[in-house]
Amino acid sequence: MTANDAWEALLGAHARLMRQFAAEDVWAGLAMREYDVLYTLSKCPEPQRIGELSHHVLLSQPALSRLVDRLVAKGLVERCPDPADGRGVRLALTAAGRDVQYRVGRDHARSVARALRERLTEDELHQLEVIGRKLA
Amino acid sequence: MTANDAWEALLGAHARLMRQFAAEDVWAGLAMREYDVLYTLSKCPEPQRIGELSHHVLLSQPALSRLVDRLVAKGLVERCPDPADGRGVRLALTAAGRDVQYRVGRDHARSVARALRERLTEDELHQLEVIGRKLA
DNA sequence: TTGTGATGCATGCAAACGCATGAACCTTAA
DNA sequence: TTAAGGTTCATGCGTTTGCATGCATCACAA
Repeated sequence: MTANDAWEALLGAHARLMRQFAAEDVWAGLAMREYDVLYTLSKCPEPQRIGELSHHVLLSQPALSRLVDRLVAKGLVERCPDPADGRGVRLALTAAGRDVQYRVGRDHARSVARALRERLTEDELHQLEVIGRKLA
Repeated sequence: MTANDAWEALLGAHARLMRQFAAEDVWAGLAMREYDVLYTLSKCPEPQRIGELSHHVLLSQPALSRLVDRLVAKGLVERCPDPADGRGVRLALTAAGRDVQYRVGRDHARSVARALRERLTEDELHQLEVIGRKLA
């Protein structure tokens, strides 16, 4: 089954690179998942519903809720009431959060670029992006 | 940066598909990581060192050790002393373990093939496999 | 309006995780 | 042979996770 071989290769690539990136010293005391949330927030028109985040992060809703607790405790994220829905909470980066995201993101992006360009041609990078988008 | 876009696409694809696969009812009471270990064992010339497993699974060594505890408790895996190295432990599937791996693997492989073929052409499947192998 | 069910997020609790460390064993060299 | 250092796996402990559930709010129909 070529589809299954492709999936296994994707899993292997993911594991290999995640391990490598996690071992690098660029995270400023954050777990990778915590940085992931900061990154997602930085990419969105400011106030993001917590439910939207859970679509981007591979984490249960309660785990995400507590991860946000930690980011709030670190002063990187703010919980704001949603004026349009009293149940909802909207998340926004604080100034400190934006700053940390920027610095970590810059260093991490360098590692990512280096790791991928070491192993793939420019064509393959484009193919990977196209394929990834189709799957996501 | 096209390399970073490619990595983000890969991450998105991984998260999306992992979520989908985890939600399917094919795991026979196993966590996906537990199945992953059974699968790796089934693919190897019988007795596998626990240290080798940790290269394939995205998990710390202690976590893997306890995951094996659980599989042993379920009667799916055996710990055998390594005759060539008194520190080492070699792992082997039991008959029950082989059976469970086979059944779960068959169902899961079907989902994987369906999910990937729904979204990718045959050419893209081959590209993904090539790219994945280069990265892993 | 009021009641019924759905939705968004938080919390209790047991399970699983990572880090630091320990115990047993291998290796090497004096 | 034995002492020093490295390797392999297991265990202690605090942290993070998922599942089940609770609380508050929303949507809608009677």
